Amino acid sequence: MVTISIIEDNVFARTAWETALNSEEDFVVLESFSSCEDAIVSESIKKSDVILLDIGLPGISGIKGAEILSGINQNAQIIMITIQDDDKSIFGSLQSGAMGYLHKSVSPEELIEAIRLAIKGGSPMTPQIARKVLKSFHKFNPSHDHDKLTEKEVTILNYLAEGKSYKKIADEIFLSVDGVKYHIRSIYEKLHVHSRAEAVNKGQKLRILSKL
Amino acid sequence: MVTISIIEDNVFARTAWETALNSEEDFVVLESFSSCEDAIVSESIKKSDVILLDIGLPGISGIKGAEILSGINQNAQIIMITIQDDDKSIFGSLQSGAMGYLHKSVSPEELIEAIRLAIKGGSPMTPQIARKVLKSFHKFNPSHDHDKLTEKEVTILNYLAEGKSYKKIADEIFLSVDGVKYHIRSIYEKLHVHSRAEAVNKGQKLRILSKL
DNA sequence: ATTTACACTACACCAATGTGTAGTTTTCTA
DNA sequence: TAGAAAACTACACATTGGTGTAGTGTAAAT
Repeated sequence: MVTISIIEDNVFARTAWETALNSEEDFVVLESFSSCEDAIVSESIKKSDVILLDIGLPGISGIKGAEILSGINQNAQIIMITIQDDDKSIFGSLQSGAMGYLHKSVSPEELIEAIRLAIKGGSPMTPQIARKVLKSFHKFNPSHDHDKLTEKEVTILNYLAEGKSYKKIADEIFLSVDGVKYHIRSIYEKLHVHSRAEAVNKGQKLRILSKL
Repeated sequence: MVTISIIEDNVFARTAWETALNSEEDFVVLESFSSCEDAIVSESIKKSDVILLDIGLPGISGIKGAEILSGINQNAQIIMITIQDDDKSIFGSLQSGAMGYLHKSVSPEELIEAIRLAIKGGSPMTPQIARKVLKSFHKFNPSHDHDKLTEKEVTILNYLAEGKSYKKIADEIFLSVDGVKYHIRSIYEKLHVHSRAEAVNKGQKLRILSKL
């Protein structure tokens, strides 16, 4: 049995989903809420395998809600169902623990399919969302070749991210302290920054720093 | 007409895909390669809408290959088809510009479906890959409450990422320089670091820093 | 009412950083 | 093989950064 909770302020959408899902033999909608505030204090959340969550809610937003709910029930599959498709909504939701992201125009069949996918360990997303997510991973293809860091610069940048001093880095890569300084100068130049903190920040944004 | 290139060192897989795809009326496989080296110098790559790419290739790996190929043809949809499912392969590929990631066990029908999805602006992925990708977005739910940064600390951490000095930050948030120092001390303590660079690094890893 | 914790200000001090300038060696290229 | 670019080494110096220590006011907890 797949237990489900729904949080959606629009009555029509809420009841429509509820009936659609309850008509599945192995699905049961435990409870429906019109706000996160109501849901948070309910026992149903703790017993839910799946939580369907709208973003545009009065009071606590769906994004904040996802964060709280995923704290209450770590095992729940949170699926956002929303009309928002802006980056902030999408990535905010995903950061907050959502395991799926669907547009409100989904058909009942698609919704059911999505829930089955989620409990099997998948992540239901519309193709457009999936594309946005993937794109967010792409390395910025350095348009100017001269702004591309060399291999040595990349390794040094990684040491910077670890907070190592000139001396420590010098020892690690068998260079003089000033040799290290030399490379860091060009890193700064290429990234257009003037400090370690900035360099690390840009390095992450440009996906130069390895993300183990 | 959807033009396709294939790069795969295994002859059987290569020819199997080729025939399967060519049997589709609106698909045409321009050329098949057994290595990235061969593909890079070919004209077919520039004319391809879709490039199917293996990771475990001799010589230039599929990951490095994806990076080069996406530089040659920005408009091509690069889809990895591979047996590797480790994080390094997956995220390396995605960083290098892949738009999809499939397991080698895909059926011809699924492959065709995936290609159609890709050219429509979607991102074909197996559910397990999608889940991994989504999980990589999740905020680390700070296990210890006392390690959670306050609102003010978060804003200051963001200033640190921008490389601002104590003085600049102090001016921005109407505090004394030592007041700023006070907060930075607790940031360091909570993140267990001893410098700006490290703090920024951890802030990114823990997804505390806003990623606009 | 007293304690405790927190947010802040303040001062001091040394190590580390960022940058200018300059000389040397290695590597690539024409 | 000459000449240029890149990779280093070296020195100097003002600024900033990290940290120890200490004191003040305010709000919450006991």
